[in-house]
Amino acid sequence: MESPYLRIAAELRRRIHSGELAPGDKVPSTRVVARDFTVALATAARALAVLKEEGLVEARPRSATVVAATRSRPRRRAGPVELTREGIVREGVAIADAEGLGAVTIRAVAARLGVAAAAVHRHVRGRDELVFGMADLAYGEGRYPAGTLSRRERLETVARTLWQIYRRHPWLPNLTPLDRPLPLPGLLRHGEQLLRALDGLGLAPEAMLTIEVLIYAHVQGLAVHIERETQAMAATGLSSDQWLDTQGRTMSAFVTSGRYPMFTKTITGLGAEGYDFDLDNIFETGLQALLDGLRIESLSRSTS
Amino acid sequence: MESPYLRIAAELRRRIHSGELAPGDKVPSTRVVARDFTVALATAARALAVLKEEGLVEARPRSATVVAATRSRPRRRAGPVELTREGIVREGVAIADAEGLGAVTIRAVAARLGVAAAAVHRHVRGRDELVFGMADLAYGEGRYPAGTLSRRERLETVARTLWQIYRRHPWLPNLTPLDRPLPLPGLLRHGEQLLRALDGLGLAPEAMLTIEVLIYAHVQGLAVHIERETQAMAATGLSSDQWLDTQGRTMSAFVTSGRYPMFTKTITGLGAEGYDFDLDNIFETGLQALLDGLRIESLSRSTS
DNA sequence: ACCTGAACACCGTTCAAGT
DNA sequence: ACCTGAACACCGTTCAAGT
Repeated sequence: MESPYLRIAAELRRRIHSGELAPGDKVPSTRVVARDFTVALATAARALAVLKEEGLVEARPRSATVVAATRSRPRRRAGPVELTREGIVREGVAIADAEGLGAVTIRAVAARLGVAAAAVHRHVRGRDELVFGMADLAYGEGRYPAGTLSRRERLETVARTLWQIYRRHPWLPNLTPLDRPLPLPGLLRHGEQLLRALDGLGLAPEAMLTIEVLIYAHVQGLAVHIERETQAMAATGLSSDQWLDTQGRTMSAFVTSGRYPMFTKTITGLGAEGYDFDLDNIFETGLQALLDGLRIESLSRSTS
Repeated sequence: MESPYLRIAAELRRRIHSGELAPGDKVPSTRVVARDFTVALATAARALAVLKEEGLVEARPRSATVVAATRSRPRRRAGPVELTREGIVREGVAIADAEGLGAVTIRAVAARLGVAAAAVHRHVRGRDELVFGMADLAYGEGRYPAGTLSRRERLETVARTLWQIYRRHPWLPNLTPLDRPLPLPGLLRHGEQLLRALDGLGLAPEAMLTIEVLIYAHVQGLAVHIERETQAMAATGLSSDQWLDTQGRTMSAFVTSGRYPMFTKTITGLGAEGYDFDLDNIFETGLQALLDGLRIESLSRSTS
């Protein structure tokens, strides 16, 4: 792989350590990095995110990003801390949240914990098991209120809880095809709520599981796009030519090609500022449509 | 990675080449491989699939799998064939279809085409571009009839066409988060049909795009499970204790744990032969529900 | 008991050298 | 022009050796 963004981060890191970029100096902006290294804005943004994560640079609110004053000490805990499976999995989640699932390597986790790669293998059978544990941890995050909810409200709550988890961990919806069977304790908790909402309606178990799968699929099918959306937002400063730089170039090529008349018509029919791809809104629209369409007895639309 | 199934395949290959397993000999069954190598049935099935793909073993209908009589010659074309981008991409698709996306490495493609890895890089900028091209090729497969269809029928046709493509290429729904912008010509073709079905209803462009995304998400959100389903089916011979071996063990642990009462109740409420996870049926149920729930004007339910 | 260092077998990608 | 071979910088995983 050797991701380009890691290479860029390494180069910028070198400049900082060499003093080429002193504390307080402005770090090249996303746009400048993208131009100088001839990469997409999203890639540049990712490289800068790595440095931010490392504490080498800081975002000055209402201003540029600058080199951090004191190289904030490595986020390692003072003194040797017991190496545990839990700590390893947490570190994996932290890396994935910040840099994506691709950055989660056994070696990276080990380095951030200050141990040898082999030591990690002592607590986790392999990379797959690490990722499995990460998924379980993340799915376990949602909490459900003990209060009483209508069936419809309960179904909506489950879907929204999962959606929020995916918002926090955009890498999560992408790892369905794990090598192991998928039953995660963390995921079953959500299923419990879902099935409870469907209980007592006289539905066959098969029908209940079908509905469960359909709701999961709706959330997950949309959530896989969160990662791209996040990248796109990170890549765009405040300016509005953002869209043009990344998606826009290829898009407009399609529009002018004339081979996709309906696409062209729809795109040009949008307002001047384009389509802000509002995933939250699409999610909610689809959820309501799906639940309406399923016509489950006594599932009146909630007021939320 | 160093997948276990590749290691198993290598060991079986060694036995065949060494003569330990002679042509016509029965190859160890999925179940036997799983036991001997202490891996899941799915892993064993994958290893055997590799050998089948290589032509080293053949499935005898209504009988066991045996070592192939003559080591069928490598599927390379006779004589050197011009190395083209198209040929490279096709080979990538062939590998992904047979062994999954993880098996698609530049080196593997190069080896199967009988060239050096560096030669591949001459036609394809990197692995990402290869995968991008594979996706575009696969999405380009569906054909639409020129005939006249109702709006509803057209939407259903698009969804089903995508579903069939995912059935043929189970790796495809998993690669949303490509590093590049997602507009694939092959994918836009489907969008054209979809938008056409929504044209002339007075819908705002934003609404049309929202509906498009929701239908895509439904298909894709379910299609990511096809790969697992395929593996599960490959892993199960004819016998019925298949399910118990793979998913079942963990599942029944959950059931007996008592921590998931709704899950337990639903699972035990299923018929004796369990739930046959019929993705095609779930897909169709969800599609109808979604289209119904969207309440788009003049979208009467089709008879299909 | 737990971790390290080194090794092995893989990657993607680059580049001078060959044809 | 096109491909090769070798190299480089990364992986995951294993294992004898250390503490």
